[in-house]
Amino acid sequence: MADIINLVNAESKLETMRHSASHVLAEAVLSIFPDAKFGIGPAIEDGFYYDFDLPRSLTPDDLPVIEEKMGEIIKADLPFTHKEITKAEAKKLFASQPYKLELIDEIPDDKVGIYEQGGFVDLCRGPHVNSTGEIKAFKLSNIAGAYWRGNERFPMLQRIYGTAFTSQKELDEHLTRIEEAKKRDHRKLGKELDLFLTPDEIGGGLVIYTPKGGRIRAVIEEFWRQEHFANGYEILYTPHIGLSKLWETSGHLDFYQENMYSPIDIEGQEYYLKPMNCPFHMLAYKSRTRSYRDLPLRWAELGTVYRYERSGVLLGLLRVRGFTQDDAHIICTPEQMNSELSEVLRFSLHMWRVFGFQKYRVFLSTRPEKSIGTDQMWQDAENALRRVIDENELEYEVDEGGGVFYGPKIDLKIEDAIKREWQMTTIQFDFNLPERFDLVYIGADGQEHRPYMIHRALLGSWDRFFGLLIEHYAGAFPAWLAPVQVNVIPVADRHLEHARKLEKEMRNLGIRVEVDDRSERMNLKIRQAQLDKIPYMVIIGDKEVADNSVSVRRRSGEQLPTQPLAGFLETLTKEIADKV
RNA sequence: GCCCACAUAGCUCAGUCGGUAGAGCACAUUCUUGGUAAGAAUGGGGUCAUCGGUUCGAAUCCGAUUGUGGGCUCCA
Repeated sequence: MADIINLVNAESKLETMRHSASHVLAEAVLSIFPDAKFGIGPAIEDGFYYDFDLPRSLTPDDLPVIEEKMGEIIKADLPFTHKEITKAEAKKLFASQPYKLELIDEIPDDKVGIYEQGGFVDLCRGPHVNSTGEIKAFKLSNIAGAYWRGNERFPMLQRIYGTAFTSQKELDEHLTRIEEAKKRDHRKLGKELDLFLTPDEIGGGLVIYTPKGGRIRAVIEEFWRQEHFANGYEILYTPHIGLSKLWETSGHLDFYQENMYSPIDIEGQEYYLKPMNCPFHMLAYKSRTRSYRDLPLRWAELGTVYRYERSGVLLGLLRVRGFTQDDAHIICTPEQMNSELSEVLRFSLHMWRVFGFQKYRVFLSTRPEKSIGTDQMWQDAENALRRVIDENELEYEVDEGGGVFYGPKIDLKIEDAIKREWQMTTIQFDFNLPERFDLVYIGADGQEHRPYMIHRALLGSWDRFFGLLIEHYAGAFPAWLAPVQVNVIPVADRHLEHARKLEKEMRNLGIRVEVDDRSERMNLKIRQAQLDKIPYMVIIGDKEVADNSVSVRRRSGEQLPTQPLAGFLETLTKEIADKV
């Protein structure tokens, strides 16, 4: 127990120091730009920032200058002094600081807190460290534009990001972690391992999967299909475009148009690229009379959708304009809703485990401003989602107003190997589409009833999932996913014939195998396979040809004892089947 | 979209003060047949992102456009 409290203290102490560092940053900026206007300067997850309105744009060259100034302030060990003053006094004090005046106006109390160190006074609730000397190790990382209050109708300020730690060692470790993260960046690895391309020629946010990436995708899609069939799903295929009338019916043109591309004219009719797959599934449901005996229907699709994203938000595979959702719609009776929701959640967590992800956070998103449906419907749906989370004994956080226009949702943020979180899974209540498409089923009473619908994407989108997967494994995919599982390396050309025989044998077992048949030295081929992160290298020389054995090297560098071919194939096929 | 930075060979990058293009890897050919992370030689490959301006002369300076990166907002 004591440990936990200490940990919390340590955390808030670090936060306090970072917050103080942001004040030191502000003082340094003030000394360089006496006319600077100040926004806010909080501590954040990995450090701190401060927003400024400055007479000129900052460039990266400014950072070392500011850092040096900060160093001087810290070395001078200036005390932080705290005062409570009246609002009227504060307004006088910050008369030339429009952003601070705005903040003062919004503080409900009569008194406001100010902190002063050196020549810099800031409106601030604190707390702070006693003096600037307590800031032990800091670094400014980058400059960025940021709208005042995060709203693009307000002026854009210049934000300086930095971080601070209680020792140089911890700061260095932090910087090393950032370097490590860069090494496993999926954009870098995607290029190095030849998994996918985002060529300038096709436009931003559009992706080409090359053969190795395509192989992985095919393996995952195959697994995904098997799992879905095994869990009572059927698979649909639907077109990429549809008539404007369809999107009017679905409500997308009313509520989602800002994310949709301009229509395509075909023989005088307007068609839209699909931003979602749902309307097609609705039509499939409506194609015949449905009985309560048919429900639940679980219809899945790997559907490629196109959404307008502002150029500035595009990011490798993680944020694109054309992506393939692992989508599904579950249409059920009200009575089935709970168990279906619960089952979707279980299925989702199962899938994540298979791919090596153990940690996640659950978010419940409630009614947004722009939405359809009655308060009662939203209330009921939110309660249903809460119940399912509770039944599964999961902790969750509420994202007020974070729902989609057609219903509340549960999102899962998945934690990767280096503890970053990604929003992937979404399980959404949808009471819009059954209504709009007038979906009905015939109940046991012979009357028409309105079904409920769940809209879900387990992995989220194939593209984002793949980006995450690359970073999670740092490109070293487990054997079941690796595009090439075995690289056969003949020591000399005379061993090539035997290597070909092995290749054929492994291929017959469904193993993804390649022979490095170049007239190069074995060392080079091993190095190459190592760089390609191929799980197994099978070296074939005179000894192996003579007794049909294999010398196996793992990409970890570990060398397995020479063994009979049959034994190796058995352990390998088992490893692949076990998905470890 | 907005703020800042960047864009040179397939990849990673160098290119000083403005004087007309370089390396390594990759690729091709040849030699080499080597036992657990790089054998050697030779060769091909660039409208220096695009368009415009300044200049006797632009990869280099200026502007615009496109794309990329770091952020803001949004999101699977």
